Amino acid sequence: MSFEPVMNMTLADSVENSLIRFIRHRTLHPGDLLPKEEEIAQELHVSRLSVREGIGRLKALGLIEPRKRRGTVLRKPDPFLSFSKVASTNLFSNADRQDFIEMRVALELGMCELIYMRKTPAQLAALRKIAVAFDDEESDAKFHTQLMRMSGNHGMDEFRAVMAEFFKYPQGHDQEFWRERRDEHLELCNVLEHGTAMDFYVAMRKHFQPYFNNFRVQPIREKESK
Amino acid sequence: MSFEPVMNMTLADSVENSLIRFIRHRTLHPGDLLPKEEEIAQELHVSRLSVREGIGRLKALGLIEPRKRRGTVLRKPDPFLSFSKVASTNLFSNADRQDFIEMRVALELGMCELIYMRKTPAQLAALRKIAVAFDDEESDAKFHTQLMRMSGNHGMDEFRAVMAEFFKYPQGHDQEFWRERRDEHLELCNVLEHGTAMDFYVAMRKHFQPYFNNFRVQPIREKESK
DNA sequence: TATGTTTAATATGTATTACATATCATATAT
DNA sequence: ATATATGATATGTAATACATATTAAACATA
Repeated sequence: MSFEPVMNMTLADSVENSLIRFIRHRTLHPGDLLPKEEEIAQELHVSRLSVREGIGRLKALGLIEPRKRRGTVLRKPDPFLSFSKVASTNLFSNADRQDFIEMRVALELGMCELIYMRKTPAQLAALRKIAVAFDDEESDAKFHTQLMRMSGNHGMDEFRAVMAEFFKYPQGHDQEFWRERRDEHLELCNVLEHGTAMDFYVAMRKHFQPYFNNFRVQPIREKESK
Repeated sequence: MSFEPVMNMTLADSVENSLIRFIRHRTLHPGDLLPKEEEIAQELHVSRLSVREGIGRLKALGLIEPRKRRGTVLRKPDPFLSFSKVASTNLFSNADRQDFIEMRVALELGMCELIYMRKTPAQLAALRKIAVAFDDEESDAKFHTQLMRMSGNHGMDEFRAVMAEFFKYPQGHDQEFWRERRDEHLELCNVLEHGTAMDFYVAMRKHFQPYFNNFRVQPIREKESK
Protein backbone atom coordinates (compact mmCIF):
# COMPACT_ATOMS: atom_id res chain seq x y z
CA MET A 1 0.00 0.00 0.00
CA SER A 2 1.21 3.49 -0.80
CA PHE A 3 0.04 6.91 0.24
CA GLU A 4 -1.12 9.69 -1.99
CA PRO A 5 0.44 13.08 -1.34
CA VAL A 6 -1.89 15.39 0.54
CA MET A 7 -3.91 17.78 -1.53
CA ASN A 8 -1.90 20.92 -1.98
CA MET A 9 -3.67 23.17 -4.38
CA THR A 10 -2.94 26.81 -4.83
CA LEU A 11 -5.55 29.24 -6.07
CA ALA A 12 -3.90 29.25 -9.47
CA ASP A 13 -4.22 25.47 -9.65
CA SER A 14 -7.84 25.75 -8.72
CA VAL A 15 -8.45 28.41 -11.35
CA GLU A 16 -6.70 26.28 -13.94
CA ASN A 17 -9.06 23.41 -13.23
CA SER A 18 -12.06 25.69 -13.18
CA LEU A 19 -11.19 27.06 -16.57
CA ILE A 20 -10.76 23.60 -18.06
CA ARG A 21 -14.07 22.49 -16.61
CA PHE A 22 -15.67 25.68 -17.87
CA ILE A 23 -14.50 25.01 -21.40
CA ARG A 24 -15.71 21.44 -21.39
CA HIS A 25 -18.98 22.08 -19.63
CA ARG A 26 -19.94 24.99 -21.86
CA THR A 27 -18.80 22.97 -24.87
CA LEU A 28 -16.80 25.87 -26.21
CA HIS A 29 -15.07 25.60 -29.55
CA PRO A 30 -11.86 26.98 -31.02
CA GLY A 31 -12.38 30.65 -31.75
CA ASP A 32 -14.73 31.21 -28.83
CA LEU A 33 -13.88 33.77 -26.18
CA LEU A 34 -13.34 33.27 -22.48
CA PRO A 35 -14.96 35.88 -20.22
CA LYS A 36 -12.85 38.86 -19.26
CA GLU A 37 -10.23 38.26 -16.60
CA GLU A 38 -12.02 40.68 -14.32
CA GLU A 39 -15.33 38.85 -14.67
CA ILE A 40 -13.74 35.48 -14.01
CA ALA A 41 -12.04 36.93 -10.96
CA GLN A 42 -15.35 38.14 -9.57
CA GLU A 43 -17.07 34.87 -10.37
CA LEU A 44 -14.41 32.78 -8.64
CA HIS A 45 -13.81 35.24 -5.81
CA VAL A 46 -10.11 35.53 -6.43
CA SER A 47 -7.93 38.39 -7.57
CA ARG A 48 -7.33 39.09 -11.20
CA LEU A 49 -3.74 38.01 -10.66
CA SER A 50 -4.75 34.46 -9.79
CA VAL A 51 -6.99 34.33 -12.81
CA ARG A 52 -4.11 35.48 -14.97
CA GLU A 53 -1.95 32.70 -13.54
CA GLY A 54 -4.59 30.15 -14.39
CA ILE A 55 -4.96 31.55 -17.87
CA GLY A 56 -1.20 31.44 -18.28
CA ARG A 57 -1.32 27.74 -17.50
CA LEU A 58 -3.82 27.08 -20.25
CA LYS A 59 -1.65 29.10 -22.55
CA ALA A 60 1.33 26.87 -21.76
CA LEU A 61 -0.85 23.94 -22.78
CA GLY A 62 -1.60 25.67 -26.06
CA LEU A 63 -5.30 25.84 -25.31
CA ILE A 64 -5.77 29.58 -25.51
CA GLU A 65 -4.33 32.69 -27.00
CA PRO A 66 -4.90 35.88 -25.00
CA ARG A 67 -5.11 38.95 -27.19
CA LYS A 68 -5.18 42.51 -26.10
CA ARG A 69 -8.40 44.40 -26.35
CA ARG A 70 -10.04 41.32 -27.82
CA GLY A 71 -10.10 38.89 -24.93
CA THR A 72 -8.85 35.36 -24.48
CA VAL A 73 -9.62 33.19 -27.46
CA LEU A 74 -9.64 29.40 -27.54
CA ARG A 75 -7.30 27.69 -29.97
CA LYS A 76 -7.52 24.48 -31.90
CA PRO A 77 -5.22 22.56 -29.56
CA ASP A 78 -2.05 20.98 -30.83
CA PRO A 79 -2.02 17.55 -29.16
CA PHE A 80 1.75 17.22 -29.08
CA LEU A 81 2.82 20.79 -28.44
CA SER A 82 3.15 20.38 -24.70
CA PHE A 83 4.74 16.98 -25.08
CA SER A 84 7.30 18.59 -27.30
CA LYS A 85 8.02 21.27 -24.70
CA VAL A 86 8.38 18.70 -21.96
CA ALA A 87 10.64 16.57 -24.11
CA SER A 88 12.88 19.51 -24.90
CA THR A 89 13.88 19.85 -21.26
CA ASN A 90 15.74 16.58 -21.46
CA LEU A 91 14.33 15.55 -18.10
CA PHE A 92 13.13 12.14 -19.16
CA SER A 93 14.79 9.10 -17.69
CA ASN A 94 16.46 6.51 -19.86
CA ALA A 95 13.59 4.17 -19.11
CA ASP A 96 11.17 6.75 -20.48
CA ARG A 97 13.25 7.19 -23.60
CA GLN A 98 13.32 3.48 -24.18
CA ASP A 99 9.56 3.42 -23.84
CA PHE A 100 9.25 6.14 -26.44
CA ILE A 101 11.49 4.35 -28.88
CA GLU A 102 9.42 1.23 -28.48
CA MET A 103 6.23 3.18 -28.99
CA ARG A 104 7.61 4.81 -32.07
CA VAL A 105 8.54 1.48 -33.61
CA ALA A 106 5.21 0.03 -32.59
CA LEU A 107 3.33 2.94 -34.14
CA GLU A 108 5.18 2.65 -37.39
CA LEU A 109 4.55 -1.08 -37.51
CA GLY A 110 0.92 -0.66 -36.60
CA MET A 111 0.47 1.98 -39.26
CA CYS A 112 1.57 -0.39 -41.98
CA GLU A 113 -1.90 -1.32 -43.01
CA LEU A 114 -3.14 2.26 -43.09
CA ILE A 115 -0.19 3.21 -45.25
CA TYR A 116 -1.01 0.33 -47.53
CA MET A 117 -4.68 1.31 -47.70
CA ARG A 118 -4.09 4.96 -48.42
CA LYS A 119 -0.99 5.08 -50.55
CA THR A 120 -1.22 7.04 -53.76
CA PRO A 121 0.92 6.65 -56.88
CA ALA A 122 2.34 10.14 -56.36
CA GLN A 123 3.34 9.39 -52.78
CA LEU A 124 4.86 6.09 -53.81
CA ALA A 125 6.92 7.86 -56.42
CA ALA A 126 8.12 10.39 -53.88
CA LEU A 127 9.01 7.60 -51.48
CA ARG A 128 10.97 5.76 -54.12
CA LYS A 129 12.79 8.92 -55.03
CA ILE A 130 13.92 9.35 -51.44
CA ALA A 131 14.93 5.71 -51.24
CA VAL A 132 17.03 5.97 -54.38
CA ALA A 133 18.77 9.16 -53.25
CA PHE A 134 19.66 7.45 -50.02
CA ASP A 135 22.75 9.01 -48.56
CA ASP A 136 23.13 9.07 -44.80
CA GLU A 137 21.22 8.81 -41.55
CA GLU A 138 19.22 11.89 -42.43
CA SER A 139 17.98 10.21 -45.59
CA ASP A 140 16.78 7.37 -43.46
CA ALA A 141 14.74 9.79 -41.35
CA LYS A 142 13.33 11.34 -44.50
CA PHE A 143 12.22 7.99 -45.79
CA HIS A 144 10.36 7.12 -42.64
CA THR A 145 8.87 10.57 -42.37
CA GLN A 146 7.43 10.22 -45.85
CA LEU A 147 6.19 6.75 -44.99
CA MET A 148 4.36 8.05 -41.93
CA ARG A 149 2.91 10.89 -43.92
CA MET A 150 1.45 8.31 -46.26
CA SER A 151 -0.55 6.89 -43.37
CA GLY A 152 -2.78 9.93 -43.80
CA ASN A 153 -2.73 10.38 -40.04
CA HIS A 154 -1.76 13.93 -39.18
CA GLY A 155 -1.20 13.23 -35.49
CA MET A 156 1.27 10.55 -36.47
CA ASP A 157 3.39 13.12 -38.26
CA GLU A 158 3.62 15.30 -35.20
CA PHE A 159 4.30 12.46 -32.87
CA ARG A 160 7.14 11.28 -34.98
CA ALA A 161 8.61 14.76 -35.14
CA VAL A 162 8.79 14.87 -31.37
CA MET A 163 10.18 11.38 -31.21
CA ALA A 164 12.98 12.35 -33.56
CA GLU A 165 14.88 13.73 -30.59
CA PHE A 166 15.06 10.40 -28.83
CA PHE A 167 15.43 8.40 -31.93
CA LYS A 168 18.87 7.32 -32.98
CA TYR A 169 19.97 4.01 -34.34
CA PRO A 170 21.03 1.75 -31.51
CA GLN A 171 24.34 0.66 -32.94
CA GLY A 172 26.99 2.81 -34.52
CA HIS A 173 26.58 3.04 -38.27
CA ASP A 174 29.15 1.78 -40.72
CA GLN A 175 28.93 1.89 -44.50
CA GLU A 176 27.74 -1.68 -44.71
CA PHE A 177 24.84 -0.98 -42.35
CA TRP A 178 23.58 1.96 -44.37
CA ARG A 179 23.91 0.07 -47.65
CA GLU A 180 21.67 -2.61 -46.18
CA ARG A 181 19.16 0.02 -45.06
CA ARG A 182 19.11 1.46 -48.53
CA ASP A 183 18.40 -1.89 -50.11
CA GLU A 184 15.68 -2.56 -47.62
CA HIS A 185 14.07 0.79 -48.35
CA LEU A 186 13.93 0.00 -52.03
CA GLU A 187 12.52 -3.41 -51.23
CA LEU A 188 9.88 -1.77 -49.02
CA CYS A 189 8.85 0.39 -51.97
CA ASN A 190 8.45 -2.69 -54.13
CA VAL A 191 6.45 -4.58 -51.57
CA LEU A 192 4.25 -1.59 -50.86
CA GLU A 193 3.53 -1.28 -54.56
CA HIS A 194 3.12 -4.90 -55.61
CA GLY A 195 2.74 -7.00 -52.47
CA THR A 196 -0.12 -7.54 -50.07
CA ALA A 197 -0.72 -5.63 -46.86
CA MET A 198 0.69 -8.54 -44.90
CA ASP A 199 3.77 -8.67 -47.10
CA PHE A 200 4.35 -5.05 -46.27
CA TYR A 201 4.02 -5.67 -42.55
CA VAL A 202 6.48 -8.52 -42.69
CA ALA A 203 8.97 -6.41 -44.63
CA MET A 204 8.64 -3.55 -42.17
CA ARG A 205 9.06 -5.91 -39.25
CA LYS A 206 12.24 -7.19 -40.79
CA HIS A 207 13.39 -3.64 -41.37
CA PHE A 208 13.01 -2.88 -37.67
CA GLN A 209 14.92 -5.96 -36.57
CA PRO A 210 17.92 -3.90 -35.34
CA TYR A 211 15.63 -2.25 -32.82
CA PHE A 212 14.14 -5.50 -31.67
CA ASN A 213 17.62 -6.82 -31.11
CA ASN A 214 18.03 -4.04 -28.59
CA PHE A 215 14.68 -4.33 -26.88
CA ARG A 216 14.99 -6.08 -23.58
CA VAL A 217 13.27 -9.44 -23.42
CA GLN A 218 12.92 -9.69 -19.66
CA PRO A 219 9.29 -9.23 -18.80
CA ILE A 220 10.04 -7.88 -15.33
CA ARG A 221 10.87 -4.22 -14.99
CA GLU A 222 12.32 -2.47 -12.02
CA LYS A 223 9.54 -0.35 -10.54
CA GLU A 224 10.20 3.35 -10.90
CA SER A 225 10.35 5.42 -7.73
CA LYS A 226 7.64 7.64 -9.24
CA MET B 1 1.53 29.81 -49.82
CA SER B 2 0.39 30.71 -46.32
CA PHE B 3 1.52 33.29 -43.81
CA GLU B 4 2.85 32.70 -40.34
CA PRO B 5 1.38 34.84 -37.59
CA VAL B 6 3.72 37.62 -36.52
CA MET B 7 5.85 36.99 -33.48
CA ASN B 8 3.92 38.04 -30.43
CA MET B 9 5.78 37.10 -27.30
CA THR B 10 4.99 38.42 -23.89
CA LEU B 11 7.55 38.55 -21.10
CA ALA B 12 5.96 35.50 -19.51
CA ASP B 13 6.39 33.58 -22.76
CA SER B 14 9.99 34.65 -22.89
CA VAL B 15 10.56 33.60 -19.29
CA GLU B 16 8.92 30.25 -19.99
CA ASN B 17 11.35 29.62 -22.82
CA SER B 18 14.29 30.82 -20.78
CA LEU B 19 13.45 28.44 -17.98
CA ILE B 20 13.14 25.49 -20.35
CA ARG B 21 16.45 26.37 -21.95
CA PHE B 22 17.99 26.78 -18.51
CA ILE B 23 16.91 23.32 -17.47
CA ARG B 24 18.21 21.70 -20.62
CA HIS B 25 21.44 23.67 -20.81
CA ARG B 26 22.35 23.08 -17.18
CA THR B 27 21.34 19.44 -17.58
CA LEU B 28 19.27 19.55 -14.42
CA HIS B 29 17.61 16.41 -13.12
CA PRO B 30 14.40 15.66 -11.26
CA GLY B 31 14.81 16.76 -7.66
CA ASP B 32 17.09 19.67 -8.50
CA LEU B 33 16.10 23.18 -7.51
CA LEU B 34 15.51 26.19 -9.69
CA PRO B 35 17.02 29.45 -8.43
CA LYS B 36 14.81 31.63 -6.27
CA GLU B 37 12.16 33.61 -8.11
CA GLU B 38 13.83 36.82 -7.01
CA GLU B 39 17.19 35.78 -8.39
CA ILE B 40 15.71 34.73 -11.71
CA ALA B 41 13.90 38.05 -11.89
CA GLN B 42 17.13 39.94 -11.42
CA GLU B 43 18.96 37.77 -13.91
CA LEU B 44 16.32 38.23 -16.61
CA HIS B 45 15.61 41.86 -15.76
CA VAL B 46 11.91 41.32 -15.28
CA SER B 47 9.67 41.58 -12.27
CA ARG B 48 9.13 38.69 -9.92
CA LEU B 49 5.57 38.56 -11.20
CA SER B 50 6.66 37.71 -14.72
CA VAL B 51 8.97 35.04 -13.39
CA ARG B 52 6.09 33.59 -11.42
CA GLU B 53 4.00 33.48 -14.58
CA GLY B 54 6.72 31.61 -16.40
CA ILE B 55 7.11 29.21 -13.51
CA GLY B 56 3.36 28.69 -13.49
CA ARG B 57 3.57 27.63 -17.12
CA LEU B 58 6.14 24.97 -16.36
CA LYS B 59 3.96 23.82 -13.54
CA ALA B 60 1.05 23.37 -15.95
CA LEU B 61 3.34 21.17 -18.01
CA GLY B 62 4.10 19.09 -14.93
CA LEU B 63 7.77 19.98 -15.06
CA ILE B 64 8.12 21.55 -11.65
CA GLU B 65 6.60 21.65 -8.24
CA PRO B 66 7.03 24.92 -6.34
CA ARG B 67 7.19 24.44 -2.59
CA LYS B 68 7.14 27.07 0.04
CA ARG B 69 10.33 27.84 1.88
CA ARG B 70 12.05 25.12 -0.11
CA GLY B 71 12.14 26.53 -3.61
CA THR B 72 11.00 25.26 -6.98
CA VAL B 73 11.88 21.63 -7.46
CA LEU B 74 12.03 19.80 -10.79
CA ARG B 75 9.79 16.79 -11.21
CA LYS B 76 10.15 13.59 -13.13
CA PRO B 77 7.87 14.68 -15.96
CA ASP B 78 4.77 12.72 -16.82
CA PRO B 79 4.79 12.58 -20.63
CA PHE B 80 1.05 12.38 -21.01
CA LEU B 81 -0.15 14.58 -18.19
CA SER B 82 -0.53 17.67 -20.32
CA PHE B 83 -1.99 15.70 -23.16
CA SER B 84 -4.58 14.42 -20.76
CA LYS B 85 -5.41 17.94 -19.64
CA VAL B 86 -5.75 19.13 -23.20
CA ALA B 87 -7.90 16.16 -24.11
CA SER B 88 -10.23 16.79 -21.19
CA THR B 89 -11.30 20.14 -22.62
CA ASN B 90 -13.07 18.37 -25.45
CA LEU B 91 -11.66 20.89 -27.91
CA PHE B 92 -10.34 18.38 -30.39
CA SER B 93 -11.92 18.18 -33.79
CA ASN B 94 -13.47 15.00 -35.08
CA ALA B 95 -10.55 14.64 -37.45
CA ASP B 96 -8.18 14.72 -34.48
CA ARG B 97 -10.23 12.13 -32.66
CA GLN B 98 -10.18 9.85 -35.65
CA ASP B 99 -6.42 10.24 -35.79
CA PHE B 100 -6.17 9.25 -32.16
CA ILE B 101 -8.30 6.20 -32.62
CA GLU B 102 -6.14 5.12 -35.53
CA MET B 103 -3.01 5.70 -33.49
CA ARG B 104 -4.39 3.72 -30.64
CA VAL B 105 -5.19 0.75 -32.85
CA ALA B 106 -1.82 1.06 -34.55
CA LEU B 107 -0.02 1.13 -31.22
CA GLU B 108 -1.80 -1.92 -29.98
CA LEU B 109 -1.07 -3.77 -33.19
CA GLY B 110 2.53 -2.67 -33.20
CA MET B 111 2.95 -3.74 -29.59
CA CYS B 112 1.96 -7.31 -30.40
CA GLU B 113 5.49 -8.55 -30.69
CA LEU B 114 6.63 -6.89 -27.46
CA ILE B 115 3.69 -8.42 -25.66
CA TYR B 116 4.62 -11.76 -27.10
CA MET B 117 8.26 -11.35 -26.11
CA ARG B 118 7.59 -10.28 -22.55
CA LYS B 119 4.52 -12.18 -21.50
CA THR B 120 4.74 -14.09 -18.24
CA PRO B 121 2.66 -17.07 -17.14
CA ALA B 122 1.16 -15.01 -14.32
CA GLN B 123 0.12 -12.23 -16.70
CA LEU B 124 -1.29 -14.74 -19.15
CA ALA B 125 -3.35 -16.26 -16.39
CA ALA B 126 -4.66 -12.86 -15.38
CA LEU B 127 -5.53 -12.09 -18.99
CA ARG B 128 -7.40 -15.33 -19.40
CA LYS B 129 -9.29 -14.71 -16.21
CA ILE B 130 -10.48 -11.37 -17.56
CA ALA B 131 -11.40 -12.95 -20.87
CA VAL B 132 -13.46 -15.65 -19.19
CA ALA B 133 -15.29 -13.21 -16.95
CA PHE B 134 -16.18 -11.17 -20.01
CA ASP B 135 -19.34 -9.26 -19.39
CA ASP B 136 -19.79 -5.92 -21.12
CA GLU B 137 -17.93 -3.12 -22.83
CA GLU B 138 -16.00 -2.40 -19.66
CA SER B 139 -14.66 -5.94 -19.63
CA ASP B 140 -13.41 -5.36 -23.12
CA ALA B 141 -11.49 -2.30 -21.96
CA LYS B 142 -10.06 -4.30 -19.07
CA PHE B 143 -8.84 -6.98 -21.39
CA HIS B 144 -7.02 -4.58 -23.64
CA THR B 145 -5.62 -2.66 -20.71
CA GLN B 146 -4.13 -5.84 -19.34
CA LEU B 147 -2.80 -6.69 -22.78
CA MET B 148 -1.05 -3.34 -23.05
CA ARG B 149 0.35 -3.71 -19.57
CA MET B 150 1.92 -6.94 -20.71
CA SER B 151 3.92 -5.01 -23.29
CA GLY B 152 6.07 -3.88 -20.39
CA ASN B 153 5.93 -0.37 -21.77
CA HIS B 154 4.83 2.03 -19.07
CA GLY B 155 4.24 4.94 -21.45
CA MET B 156 1.88 2.74 -23.39
CA ASP B 157 -0.29 2.31 -20.31
CA GLU B 158 -0.64 6.02 -19.83
CA PHE B 159 -1.28 6.73 -23.46
CA ARG B 160 -4.03 4.20 -23.56
CA ALA B 161 -5.61 5.66 -20.41
CA VAL B 162 -5.86 9.03 -22.12
CA MET B 163 -7.15 7.48 -25.29
CA ALA B 164 -9.93 5.78 -23.38
CA GLU B 165 -11.93 8.99 -23.60
CA PHE B 166 -12.02 8.95 -27.37
CA PHE B 167 -12.30 5.28 -27.65
CA LYS B 168 -15.68 3.75 -28.16
CA TYR B 169 -16.66 0.96 -30.43
CA PRO B 170 -17.72 2.34 -33.77
CA GLN B 171 -20.96 0.47 -34.09
CA GLY B 172 -23.62 0.03 -31.47
CA HIS B 173 -23.18 -3.13 -29.46
CA ASP B 174 -25.68 -5.95 -29.50
CA GLN B 175 -25.40 -9.23 -27.64
CA GLU B 176 -24.10 -11.05 -30.68
CA PHE B 177 -21.27 -8.56 -31.12
CA TRP B 178 -20.07 -8.93 -27.55
CA ARG B 179 -20.26 -12.70 -27.69
CA GLU B 180 -17.97 -12.60 -30.70
CA ARG B 181 -15.57 -10.32 -28.87
CA ARG B 182 -15.49 -12.68 -25.96
CA ASP B 183 -14.68 -15.64 -28.16
CA GLU B 184 -11.96 -13.68 -29.89
CA HIS B 185 -10.44 -12.70 -26.57
CA LEU B 186 -10.21 -16.32 -25.51
CA GLU B 187 -8.73 -17.18 -28.88
CA LEU B 188 -6.17 -14.39 -28.43
CA CYS B 189 -5.16 -15.92 -25.12
CA ASN B 190 -4.64 -19.27 -26.79
CA VAL B 191 -2.62 -17.86 -29.65
CA LEU B 192 -0.52 -15.75 -27.30
CA GLU B 193 0.25 -18.82 -25.26
CA HIS B 194 0.78 -21.46 -27.93
CA GLY B 195 1.17 -19.69 -31.26
CA THR B 196 3.99 -17.76 -32.84
CA ALA B 197 4.48 -14.00 -32.67
CA MET B 198 3.12 -13.71 -36.19
CA ASP B 199 0.08 -15.80 -35.33
CA PHE B 200 -0.61 -13.36 -32.53
CA TYR B 201 -0.32 -10.37 -34.83
CA VAL B 202 -2.70 -11.90 -37.31
CA ALA B 203 -5.21 -12.69 -34.58
CA MET B 204 -5.01 -9.16 -33.23
CA ARG B 205 -5.40 -7.72 -36.70
CA LYS B 206 -8.51 -9.78 -37.14
CA HIS B 207 -9.77 -8.63 -33.76
CA PHE B 208 -9.46 -5.01 -34.84
CA GLN B 209 -11.31 -5.56 -38.10
CA PRO B 210 -14.37 -3.59 -36.92
CA TYR B 211 -12.18 -0.52 -36.63
CA PHE B 212 -10.61 -1.01 -40.01
CA ASN B 213 -14.08 -1.24 -41.49
CA ASN B 214 -14.61 2.28 -40.24
CA PHE B 215 -11.27 3.75 -41.26
CA ARG B 216 -11.59 5.82 -44.37
CA VAL B 217 -9.77 4.46 -47.36
CA GLN B 218 -9.49 7.68 -49.33
CA PRO B 219 -5.89 8.74 -49.23
CA ILE B 220 -6.71 12.43 -49.70
CA ARG B 221 -7.67 14.48 -46.67
CA GLU B 222 -9.17 17.89 -46.58
CA LYS B 223 -6.48 20.25 -45.35
CA GLU B 224 -7.24 21.71 -41.93
CA SER B 225 -7.54 25.48 -41.67
CA LYS B 226 -4.92 25.35 -38.85
C1' DT C 1 -16.46 53.03 -53.41
C1' DA C 2 -12.21 51.81 -51.62
C1' DT C 3 -8.44 52.82 -49.10
C1' DG C 4 -5.73 55.56 -45.39
C1' DT C 5 -5.73 58.25 -40.92
C1' DT C 6 -7.17 59.68 -36.33
C1' DT C 7 -9.17 58.90 -32.17
C1' DA C 8 -11.05 56.83 -28.16
C1' DA C 9 -12.31 52.79 -25.74
C1' DT C 10 -10.89 48.56 -23.71
C1' DA C 11 -8.80 44.12 -22.34
C1' DT C 12 -4.54 42.24 -21.63
C1' DG C 13 0.56 43.01 -20.06
C1' DT C 14 3.82 44.59 -16.51
C1' DA C 15 5.58 46.53 -12.26
C1' DT C 16 5.53 47.67 -7.39
C1' DT C 17 4.37 46.99 -2.80
C1' DA C 18 2.72 44.67 1.02
C1' DC C 19 1.47 40.92 3.52
C1' DA C 20 -0.06 35.84 4.19
C1' DT C 21 1.35 31.22 4.70
C1' DA C 22 3.72 27.04 4.84
C1' DT C 23 7.91 24.74 6.03
C1' DC C 24 12.65 24.00 7.12
C1' DA C 25 16.31 24.58 10.61
C1' DT C 26 17.62 25.65 15.02
C1' DA C 27 17.17 25.90 19.72
C1' DT C 28 14.90 24.54 23.85
C1' DA C 29 12.24 21.70 26.99
C1' DT C 30 10.55 17.33 28.71
C1' DA D 1 15.67 10.73 22.31
C1' DT D 2 11.47 12.73 21.31
C1' DA D 3 8.51 16.63 21.37
C1' DT D 4 7.63 21.48 21.16
C1' DA D 5 8.41 26.29 20.29
C1' DT D 6 10.52 29.90 17.40
C1' DG D 7 12.37 32.48 13.74
C1' DA D 8 13.92 32.73 9.00
C1' DT D 9 12.71 32.28 4.32
C1' DA D 10 10.70 31.28 -0.28
C1' DT D 11 6.48 30.88 -2.35
C1' DG D 12 1.33 32.44 -2.52
C1' DT D 13 -2.11 36.18 -2.79
C1' DA D 14 -3.90 40.73 -3.10
C1' DA D 15 -4.42 45.54 -4.42
C1' DT D 16 -3.13 49.25 -7.20
C1' DA D 17 -1.44 51.72 -10.96
C1' DC D 18 -0.07 52.32 -15.38
C1' DA D 19 1.71 50.65 -20.11
C1' DT D 20 0.51 48.85 -24.48
C1' DA D 21 -1.65 46.85 -28.25
C1' DT D 22 -5.75 46.32 -30.90
C1' DT D 23 -10.25 47.05 -32.29
C1' DA D 24 -14.03 49.84 -33.93
C1' DA D 25 -15.83 53.99 -35.23
C1' DA D 26 -15.48 58.40 -37.19
C1' DC D 27 -13.38 60.95 -40.50
C1' DA D 28 -10.50 62.18 -44.47
C1' DT D 29 -8.65 61.35 -49.00
C1' DA D 30 -8.21 59.79 -53.74
